[in-house]
Amino acid sequence: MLFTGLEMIALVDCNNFYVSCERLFNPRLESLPVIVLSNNDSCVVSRSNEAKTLGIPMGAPFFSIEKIVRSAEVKFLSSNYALYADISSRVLSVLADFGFPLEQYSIDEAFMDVSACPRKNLQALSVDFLQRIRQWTGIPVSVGIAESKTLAKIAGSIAKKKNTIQTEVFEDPIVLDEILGRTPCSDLWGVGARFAKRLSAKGICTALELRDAAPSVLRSAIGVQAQRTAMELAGENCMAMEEIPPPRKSVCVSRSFSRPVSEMEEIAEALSSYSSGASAKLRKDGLLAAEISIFLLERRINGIAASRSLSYSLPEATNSAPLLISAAKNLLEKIFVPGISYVKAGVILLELSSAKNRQGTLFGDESLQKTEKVSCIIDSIREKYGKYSISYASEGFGKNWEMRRNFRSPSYTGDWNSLPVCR
DNA sequence: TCTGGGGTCCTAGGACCC
DNA sequence: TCTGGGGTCCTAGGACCC
Repeated sequence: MLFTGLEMIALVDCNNFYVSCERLFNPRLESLPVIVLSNNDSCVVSRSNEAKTLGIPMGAPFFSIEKIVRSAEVKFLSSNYALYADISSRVLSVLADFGFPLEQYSIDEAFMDVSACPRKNLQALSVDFLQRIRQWTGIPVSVGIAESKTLAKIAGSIAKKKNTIQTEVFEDPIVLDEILGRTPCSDLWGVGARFAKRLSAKGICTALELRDAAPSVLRSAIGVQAQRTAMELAGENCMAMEEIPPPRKSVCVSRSFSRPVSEMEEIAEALSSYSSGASAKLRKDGLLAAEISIFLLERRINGIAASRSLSYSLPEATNSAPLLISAAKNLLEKIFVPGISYVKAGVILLELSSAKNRQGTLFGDESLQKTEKVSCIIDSIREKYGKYSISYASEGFGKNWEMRRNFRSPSYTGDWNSLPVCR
C-alpha cells in the first residue's frame, strides 16, 4: 500500500463577508462600524470589526441594538444576496485556480484538500491564498490549515484573531494540545448549545477533554456526532470532502411578512409567489418535485409560535409553476383558519428527482408538459428583462405583505443599470 | 411592539411484516 | 385468557450549520 501521509485540510473563510461585499462598492464604509441586516431588516447577520468592538452580537434583533446604532453612528444595510452570491463565486474561482480538491461549504467558506502540498510549504501556501483573493476580488479572508475539517475550523478562528496576516497552520502537536485545552466545546464546529451542555454534564468542557473521552461514552450519552467530532480532533478525517455537492433533497422558499396578515387572499398571493420562486429553483437545477408542502406561522404568544402545515403528493413529478401554485393554494384553503394573524409562510418542495430521466405515467398529462414549457419561457423573460418584468397574476400586484428591505444597496454586479459609475 | 432563511443529519417511536 | 422476536420503513422533532 502506498503511504500518502496524513491529510491536510485548508479552510478559507471570508471575513465579515456581507459587510466586506458592501465595502467593495462603497469604500466610504471602510473603517466605520457597519452591519448587514437579515430579511425584513430584523436581525444582524454580518458585522464589521468596528461593530463587533461596539459589542453588537451576531443575530441580535435590530430593535435591541438601536441605541448603540444611533449613538455610535453605525451604518446599517439590508442584505443584498444577489451581490453576495456573485462575489462568492468570484472568490471560489480564484481558489479553484490553485488546483486542489475544493468544496464550497457555505457562501463565505470553502475547504480544500491540500495534502499534496509539502508540509514545509503550507505556511507559504496559506499566505498565497489570502493575498491572491484579496488582490483579485478585494475580499479579506482568513485561512486555517490542519489535519481535519474540525481542526481547520479551529485554526481558522485563531487566524481570524491575528492582527497581521490571518493564517494559522497546525503543525506542532504540543502547541495543538495547548490550543485544544483552552478551546471550549461550545466553540467547536458541530457542537451547539445543547450538545455543549450535555457534554459538560459528563465533565467534558474543552476540546482536549472531548478528544480524549471514551468513544463509547460519547456515542451513548450524546450521539454519533460527538464521537465523530472527537475523532476529527484527534486528526482523523471523518468528514469527506464533497467536491461535487450532493443532489439536494428539498427546495424551500419562505418569508416573514412585513406585518401580520390575516386575509387568506394575501397569504395566497405570497404562497403563489414563493411557489413560483421554488419552481424556478427546480428548473435551474434540472429537477422535478413529487411533493409539495406549505406552512403558516402564527404570531408569537408568550414567545411560542404555533405553526400549521400540510403536504400533498403530486400525481406526477413536475417543475411547472402554474401547477405548483394551484397545489399550494389548494393546501392553503384546507389549513387556513380565519381570524388568526400569520407572520410567515413558506413552500417546501420534496421528493426531488432529475428532470432528465423523468418517469412518465401511463396516462401522462400533456398539459403538464405545456405549462412546464411556459414556466421556462417566463424564466428566460425574467433573465433578460429583470425579475419583476413578468409575474403570475395570482402573485398579486400590491404585495404590501412583502418583506422590508429598506436599506438595500444596488445590485452592482448583477444588473447593467446598477453598475457603479466613475466620475 | 419589533427575533431571517435555507438546508442537512440523527434519533426515537410507531406501524407493519413474517 | 394466554400474546415472541427480529427486522424494516416512515415520520416528527431535535440539533446543527452559515
